Amino acid sequence: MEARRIEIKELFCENAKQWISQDVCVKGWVRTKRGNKSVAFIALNDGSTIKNIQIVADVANFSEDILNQITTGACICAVGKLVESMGKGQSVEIQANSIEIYGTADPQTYPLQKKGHSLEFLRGIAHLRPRTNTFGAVLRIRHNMAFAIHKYFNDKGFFYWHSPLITASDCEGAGEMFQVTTLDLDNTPKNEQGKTDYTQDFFGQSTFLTVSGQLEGELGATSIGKIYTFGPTFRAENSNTPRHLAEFWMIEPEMAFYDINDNMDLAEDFIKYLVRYALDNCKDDIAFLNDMYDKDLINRLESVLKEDFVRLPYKEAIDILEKSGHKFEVSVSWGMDLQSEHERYLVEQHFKRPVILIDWPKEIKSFYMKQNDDGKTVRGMDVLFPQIGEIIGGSEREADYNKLVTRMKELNMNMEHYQWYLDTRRFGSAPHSGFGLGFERLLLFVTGMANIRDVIPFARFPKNAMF
RNA sequence: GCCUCUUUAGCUCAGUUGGUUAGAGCACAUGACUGUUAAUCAUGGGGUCCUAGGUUCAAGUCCUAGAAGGGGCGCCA
Repeated sequence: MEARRIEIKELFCENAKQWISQDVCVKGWVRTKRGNKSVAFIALNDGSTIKNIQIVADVANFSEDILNQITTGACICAVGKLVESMGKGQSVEIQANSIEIYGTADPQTYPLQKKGHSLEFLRGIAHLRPRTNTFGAVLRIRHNMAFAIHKYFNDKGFFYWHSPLITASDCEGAGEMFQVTTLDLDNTPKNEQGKTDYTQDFFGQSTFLTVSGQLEGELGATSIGKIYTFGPTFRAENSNTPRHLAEFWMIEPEMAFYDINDNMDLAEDFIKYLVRYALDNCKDDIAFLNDMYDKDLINRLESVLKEDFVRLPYKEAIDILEKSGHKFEVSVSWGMDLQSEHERYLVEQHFKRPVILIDWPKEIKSFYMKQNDDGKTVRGMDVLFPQIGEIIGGSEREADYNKLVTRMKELNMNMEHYQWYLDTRRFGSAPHSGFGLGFERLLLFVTGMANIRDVIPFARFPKNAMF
């Protein structure tokens, strides 16, 4: 009898009762097999949920050959009657009539075992780690967060805006970029100065992978009102930390007619929406991560929803740190950029909730941030989260053409490269704001994972581009 | 890029002051068990002690260099 294939998550839904006593078909990968001479229990997972369906096989009904091939990691198709379980630990199970082996997994060489593995070990077999409970959970949450981001912005009337990935401009002076070229690196064409002649390169000039879609995003905001980007971003910095990747995904909303306060309201509402969405839609996966890695995860997620983020001018942050009596490695003074230890003190010790720092000294922030009337500070904002530090960086943008140009000249920027950007201020300039949210940093917070390399399927970082 | 720690069985790790044949748990194989829940119990196989030098009668252990990995810091999202 032919039975319709059912994804395992369907078997754990309320309406699964309709299939009780009927034949069902499930397909997936074996997590464990255990049992005795007469009966075998197979825990099967198909990735649709973190839960396994238990398949019960009477040994007498199956050849020894088939049963021997059912090992951890093997891919099988099982058909049988869905019944209420006689054992504890699961509500339903499948009494197998037939089992087909799709692919065996030699237990002597298959790297994953039914026991737990260290995250460091799994990073070395990144092509197989999605088959583990942990990475299944993380990657399902990752999908749900990506979907929720699009849903949030769409529901609020934002347009999804595609900034280019290949760019000719060093967008913000934001550090090292990956060069994109089709020239033969062993034999590049030379110009009269003896340097590489990029007019002969694919685009007729030197090009790079983007470090931010913001500048192009501002073109969207000043034309169709509210936009967001959500795409890969590349930084060739030699960063070796659990919070940095060379290729990561960033969300950058940009809104006409939003001032810095509107910007902060949006950032706070946005993050809370995403955390709420995860708690509502990823219950099983978050519960697993809470149990296995971080017993405080669910508490921490729920507490972020309850409390207003602190909004604090940079100057007041400096005052708090100076008066704290806390001994810092780097002592605090006005004008300095805050170190991780300072951010952590404010968020984890002093306020014990997320903090948005605003009104930063202009010298340590980007050229495009709106200048305050004091002539010293700009309307930048950093959203700081417990454990992961800066999760969002943003600002109200400088809309005044002359102020912007003056600042760019102070910084010796090549004005030719930015003519298209400056046109936003030359023609119909509008007050506007925006920010960038690191997608993987959001995932660190939502999953409780400690290393950013564990919240992306294929991590890119210095000296590592395998898989 | 800087600082620091680690590297011993498939995985996680122990290995004393340098001293006979390098151990454990799990995994794997075989056997036992009529319903298991990371099943249990018994037996068994399994090692280039990261690599290259060096010190020593003798090195997993001490020294030097290198590689890989972790953590902290910087750059930032």
